[in-house]
Amino acid sequence: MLDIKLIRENREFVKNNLMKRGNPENSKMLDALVDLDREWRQNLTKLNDLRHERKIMTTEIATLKKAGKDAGSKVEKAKTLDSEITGIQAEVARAEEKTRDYLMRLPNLLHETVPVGKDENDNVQIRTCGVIPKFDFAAKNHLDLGLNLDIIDIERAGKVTGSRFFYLKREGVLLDMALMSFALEEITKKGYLPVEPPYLMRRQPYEGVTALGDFEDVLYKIENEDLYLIATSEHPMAAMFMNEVLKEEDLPLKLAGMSACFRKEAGAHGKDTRGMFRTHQFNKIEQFVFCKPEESWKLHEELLHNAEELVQKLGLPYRVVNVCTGDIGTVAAKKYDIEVWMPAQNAYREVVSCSNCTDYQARRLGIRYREKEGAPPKGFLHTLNSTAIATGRTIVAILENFQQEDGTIVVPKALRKYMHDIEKISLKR
RNA sequence: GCCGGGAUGGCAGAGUGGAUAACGCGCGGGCCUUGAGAGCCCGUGGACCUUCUGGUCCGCAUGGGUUCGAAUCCCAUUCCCGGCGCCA
Repeated sequence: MLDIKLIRENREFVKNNLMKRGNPENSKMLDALVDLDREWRQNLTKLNDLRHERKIMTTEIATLKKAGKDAGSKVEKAKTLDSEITGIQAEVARAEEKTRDYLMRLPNLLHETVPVGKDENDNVQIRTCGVIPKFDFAAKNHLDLGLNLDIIDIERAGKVTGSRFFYLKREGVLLDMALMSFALEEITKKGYLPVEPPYLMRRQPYEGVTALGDFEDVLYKIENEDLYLIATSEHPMAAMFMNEVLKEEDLPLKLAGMSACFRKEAGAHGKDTRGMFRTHQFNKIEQFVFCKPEESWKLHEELLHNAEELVQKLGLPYRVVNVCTGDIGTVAAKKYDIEVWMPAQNAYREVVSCSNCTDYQARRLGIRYREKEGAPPKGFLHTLNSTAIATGRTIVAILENFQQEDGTIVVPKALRKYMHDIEKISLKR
C-alpha cells in the first residue's frame, strides 16, 4: 500500500512511476483516488463540525436533566442533528472504503534501477555463473530420468489428486529432504531464525501480504472456512507481526521459513505441464527480512548473495536477471530472479525469486518499529523475501544437469551428508 | 465442540450511561548539576482543518445495535485464561 500523503503531495511523481508498469488502469485509479480523497476530507470536516455541535447539545441536555428541568425540545433538536450526522457519516464511510480499495489495488513504487520492459523477455541479465553441461549422449528430461529411477510417480498422482501433483519415492524423498536440510542449515548459519509457519491463513492477513487479485488465481481456499493454503512461507512470516511495533534493537529480523507451498497455477494451462517443474505443491526454504528503511537495499543484495551461494554449492549453472517493470509483481519495488540452466528445455528457468517490497507490505499489515521500549513508533518497516531453495524445480535441475549416460544421477557433494552419503542415484534393481 | 471469565495507550492498571480516559512505570524535552543520578516542570495514539497559532473529531479487541448521549447496555465475530469433552 502506498502512503496517501505521498500521493497527495507528489501526485505526478507517483503517477510517472506507476506508468512504468505499463498498465493504464493504475493511472486511472490514481486519479480517481485523488478526487475521492479530496471529497472525503471535505465531508470529514463537515462531519466533525456536526459532531461538535451535537457534543455541545448533549452536554446541555445533561446539565438540564441534572438540574431537574425539562430537556424535551433540546432532545428533539438533537435527534434531527443525529439523522443529519448519520447521513454524512455514511458518505464518509463509503469514501473511506473506496479509498482503501484503490490504495490496496495500486502496486508498489518501482526502484529506479528496475529496467523498463513489457514482459520476461525484457528482463536484464546481470551475470552468469557455472558451466552449461555438454552431453555426448542423448540427454533425457527430468521426468523420464525420474520414472526410470522409480523416484517420481506422476501417473498415480493424477489418479488421486489430478494433474500437477506428484509422489516422490525412494531417493526422490531423500533428495527433497536433503535440499531442505541443506538450505535451512546454510541459511541459519548466517543468523536467520528458523520458522515453521502455519500452512493456512485467514483472508485479512493475506490481503496484507499480497495483491488482492491473486486470491482467485493462486490460492486454494478451504471450503466453509475463512482459510487459505499458503502459496509460500513468505506470507505467514510477513503477517506474523501484523499490527505490531518492533524494537529497533531487534532489527534487521531475519527469518528462514520452512514449509510446503500450494499454488493453483490457474491460467498456466499448457505451460510446463509435464513433470515437476510447475506443480500445485512443493517444499521451500524461504528467507524473509524485516528491517529499517535505510537498510533494505543492502539486505536485498544479501538475500540474493545467499541464494546464489546455495545454487553454486549445488554446482548448478545459472544466471541472475533484474526483472523488468512489466514482469515484476505488484508488491515488489525490485526483484531479482535466479534462473538455473535446464538442459531438457535448453533454457535458463526461474528457481529463485528475490524481492524488496519496501514498506508496501508493512503499511498494509501495520508493522512499524520504535527506537526503544516506551518511545513512540518511528515508521513502517521494510520487508524482503527470497527463495533459498524450492525443492521441486531444484530437483528438476539436479536430475537433468547431473545425469549420466546410463540414466543414473550424481548427487551434488553438498547434499550427500544429508542423504546417507549416497553419491549416485542408481537404476531400480 | 460446550460452560464460565476476560480484552482499555509502549507496559501496568482505574473508570460500570453524561465535559478533559485517573494514578503509575517507560520514553522525549526542559530546569538543576562539573557530569551522571535524584528531584521538579512540560510533553508522550490516530485523522482532518489551519491564518502555523491553534481548532475539531475519532480512538477502550473487531463489526453492528439501543440511546439526545456508550469504554460502560444488547447482539455477532476474533483472540486470551480456566474447566469439561475430543484428539496425534
